[in-house]
Amino acid sequence: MTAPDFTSTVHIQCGTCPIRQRAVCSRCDASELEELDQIKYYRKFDAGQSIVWAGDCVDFVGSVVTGVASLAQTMEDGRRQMVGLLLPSDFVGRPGRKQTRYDVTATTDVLMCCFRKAPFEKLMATTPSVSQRLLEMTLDELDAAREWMVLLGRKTAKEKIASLLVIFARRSSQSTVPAYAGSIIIDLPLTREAMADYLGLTLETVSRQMSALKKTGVIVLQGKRQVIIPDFEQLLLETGDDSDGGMLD
Amino acid sequence: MTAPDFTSTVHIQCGTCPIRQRAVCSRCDASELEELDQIKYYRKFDAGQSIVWAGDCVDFVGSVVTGVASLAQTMEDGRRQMVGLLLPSDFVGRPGRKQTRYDVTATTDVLMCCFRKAPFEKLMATTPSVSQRLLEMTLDELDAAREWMVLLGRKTAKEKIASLLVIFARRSSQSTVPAYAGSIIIDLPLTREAMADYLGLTLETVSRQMSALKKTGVIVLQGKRQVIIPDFEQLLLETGDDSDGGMLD
DNA sequence: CCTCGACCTTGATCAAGATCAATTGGTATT
DNA sequence: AATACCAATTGATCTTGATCAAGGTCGAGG
Repeated sequence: MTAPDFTSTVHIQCGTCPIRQRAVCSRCDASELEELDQIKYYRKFDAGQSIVWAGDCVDFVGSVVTGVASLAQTMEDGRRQMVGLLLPSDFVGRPGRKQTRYDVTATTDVLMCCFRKAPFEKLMATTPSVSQRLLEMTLDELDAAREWMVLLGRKTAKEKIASLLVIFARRSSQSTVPAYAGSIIIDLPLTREAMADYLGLTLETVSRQMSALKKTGVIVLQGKRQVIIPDFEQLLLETGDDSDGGMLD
Repeated sequence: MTAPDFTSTVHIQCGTCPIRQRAVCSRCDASELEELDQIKYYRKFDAGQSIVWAGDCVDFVGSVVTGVASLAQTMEDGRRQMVGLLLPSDFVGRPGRKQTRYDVTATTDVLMCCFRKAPFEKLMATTPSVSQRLLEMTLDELDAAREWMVLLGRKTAKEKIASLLVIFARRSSQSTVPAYAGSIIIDLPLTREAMADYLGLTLETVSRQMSALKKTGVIVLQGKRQVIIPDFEQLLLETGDDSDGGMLD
């Protein structure tokens, strides 16, 4: 495990950036990108490393470029709940607030594109393409949070697991295979414990339900982290959601 | 129960509007208010009445002026989870989306200040004071949703009830009594069933835990809906949250 | 006054998931 | 090769809250 990499030599040209199409900057024109470029820098985090702790004063905001990070809150007696899953292009930090409310942790190796906070806030005030995009992304996150509330409040353990697998299957089939062509293979970026934190379960229950899904043939495990989904429709049935998947706009 | 009141004669001058300081319009100047005034109208809903159903196409967005409404999602087998509680000044609807994802229901009599959607969206694009305020409100809602996720995923039934009472106590002491001066009295705007929908419990469990809190003297019930909190600190202890209450900025 | 219906409370029982504990399998360390 | 370590699995038992069921309270309307 290496120390935090503050002085990274990584530098990505916005034009070739893998999250160019979906991040806060997706609506920026060339001159706006140049402004952003002046206040941006990259940081790498190793899997398991903390990015910020709840209560920290943070002087940057930014986007996840590669890897997976998680937002979590810990109660004083140690109970832990993940409240956000940050995938590439997701935004980290809240403009207009000094301290973070949540622990942000790298669950895999993470590369972040950071913006110094004060200049970013100034830029936001004068650049509608940034603030509008951020509003849109925040509304999407709110929708995701609400879907997650249904999961936490009303779904059974098995439904929770199935729902989580569907989320990863959707995300990975988006970026790799042209969706649902036969079986889907996903690499779980989370430990059983992190899955439990996400789903409001214990890691033992996660493990048992994974085994149960394996026994009924809904999933096939290759090692601990690689999951094969032979029939996506069958997995969908296990989520408890209604069939259409709620495609809205 | 009366029919939906589309042709309400209610009209409030923005200058005297009770939610003027906190709603989407809170940063508008006189001329912006005038623009809003041209596209605004009022609608009343009776307690229990549906405002919109999930999947509906809605041609307005707006603010709750008085009363309490709830956002909820229903699973196909009838399990129901509330995903948002809309109090005066809260915003309803999502700009840029045709259909609603959630059922919006008036839990008490509600007065809404509605804006026709298309003109509102156009106005947003040209009026930073509106879109910035909406971003801020959405970020606040996201924080609230995340706190709620901790509640749903990790809190015990008793902690859930206590947390809900604290939320209402905070909101009502904000608008009435100068906070924590001895005992606090709150009128619950929710039935036991609605509380259960909010908390991811059954109504029986809600009732039992209310009785338990009554028996230990943490709360006193006057009728079914009026709750007296003799010692707010003691109620806070029952929530499972850490003591400081997480005052951030 | 009585009845009806909505809302709430309480009791008995059951099941899902938590907890506690032991074991396995894989990988890094020496 | 032996050891230690970590994540994951599996088993046994316990607890919390769900479920099923019965009754109570209160206000509105005949």
